[in-house]
Amino acid sequence: MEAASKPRPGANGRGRRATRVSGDDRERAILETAGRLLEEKPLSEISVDDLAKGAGISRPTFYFYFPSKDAVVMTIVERLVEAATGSRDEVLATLAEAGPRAGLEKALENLYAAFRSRPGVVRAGADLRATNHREAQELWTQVMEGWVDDVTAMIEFERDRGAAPAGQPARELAIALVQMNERVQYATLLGETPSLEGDRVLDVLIDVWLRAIYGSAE
Amino acid sequence: MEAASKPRPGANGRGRRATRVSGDDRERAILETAGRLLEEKPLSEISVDDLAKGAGISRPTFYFYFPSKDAVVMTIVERLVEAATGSRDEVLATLAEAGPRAGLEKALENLYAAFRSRPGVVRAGADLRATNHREAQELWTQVMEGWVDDVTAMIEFERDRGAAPAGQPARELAIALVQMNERVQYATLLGETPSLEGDRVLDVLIDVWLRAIYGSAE
DNA sequence: GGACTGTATCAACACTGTGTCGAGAAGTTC
DNA sequence: GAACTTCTCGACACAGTGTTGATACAGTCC
Repeated sequence: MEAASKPRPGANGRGRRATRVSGDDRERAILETAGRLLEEKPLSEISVDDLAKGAGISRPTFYFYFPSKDAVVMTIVERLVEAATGSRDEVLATLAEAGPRAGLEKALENLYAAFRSRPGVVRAGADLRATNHREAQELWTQVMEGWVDDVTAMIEFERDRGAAPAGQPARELAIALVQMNERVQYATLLGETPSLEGDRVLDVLIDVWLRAIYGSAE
Repeated sequence: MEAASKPRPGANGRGRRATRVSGDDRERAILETAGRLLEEKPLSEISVDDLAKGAGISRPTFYFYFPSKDAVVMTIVERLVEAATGSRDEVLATLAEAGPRAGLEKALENLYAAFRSRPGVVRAGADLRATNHREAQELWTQVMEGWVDDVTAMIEFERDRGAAPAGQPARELAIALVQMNERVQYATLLGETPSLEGDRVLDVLIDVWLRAIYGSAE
């Protein structure tokens, strides 16, 4: 965060090739190296030296660009989360237009697609959040809160217009459903055992959502 | 595991107080220290030295009893999991006798109760599983598989006798529901945001389970 | 009661990884 | 070409892990 904003060479419009690579390039190289390594091995097995070497610099020089290994990972995770969250408005529109099943399908598919391409980054994010790291926890809290708010609103809307029956408080139901999605998709993404097959996740989750929201118990 | 079984002084029935504390006592002291510290701070902030000091021994002596910090934690986690899983038969009986709602209530309450008393240990277990650690992953896989099997059988039984409608394959539904429980209860236990209040977890989860199993979509 | 054996203990070491400091090189600005 | 900013890294200090080898102590066996 503030890590990434320290070196700001601004518009360095050099026409001749520089003997020395620019700071921006170095920063990018570090991020790319981290991204690549994360798909190969867990965060705990990647050292600052690995990142520095991968970016063609020495370890102390690494610290010129980022305050720590975690800061690099946070930058990557933040960008991925941003990309994944970006399409929210679009989804809400679909939900309103095309009805619950199609809307949910689109929402979950969007999310899953965003994370599917970078399982290593997802795992690293989870590691960070588990191990302490306030920033990571806050980031994920915000993301989860956002989704919970959306789902809560959706459930209340459906209940108000009589499409869904009453039941547990909307927000509580929303929390359970959103957390289910997180866990189930994470397990599938990382190939845990047991976990759902990649091509079954959406069907199963959507079914539970619809039954939980629109079905009535017993 | 093999760590805990190395020092086996057997029956050391001394009548006079020993100038030196016995190996068993040391081992217990290490486990107790770890258990205590885990409720104070995350695993990552506990060093082998902390455990050794807590047990009144030097760091090298620690390695006489356990091969690593993780081995200590694994021992503690295993015992907790064992205690939590122990009551399964009893639960299955309740389920058969008292019907789905009461059976589920009992099952989830049992689980939650077992883990509720040691949030630090639960967190440490999750940390271990996240960070690598094959043993921890295998342990949790076994536990999850056990629950998934039980729930799968239960769903199939209910469908066969006509109490529950057809739907997604029983095992896949079971996976989603079991993983939802894991996530939701973990979040509550550790006081994440967002998460359900401790006294609301069971109500909400049971509702989703019943609707997912007995309700029909749309 | 002395040699023998297994259990237990720890100072000292080797190693891996983190993060900092200070000296200086390389490019930019005036 | 002096001053300034950006960038680089060798050398250091530190924290933690895990190992080695010497040693102590407690119970035998004879």
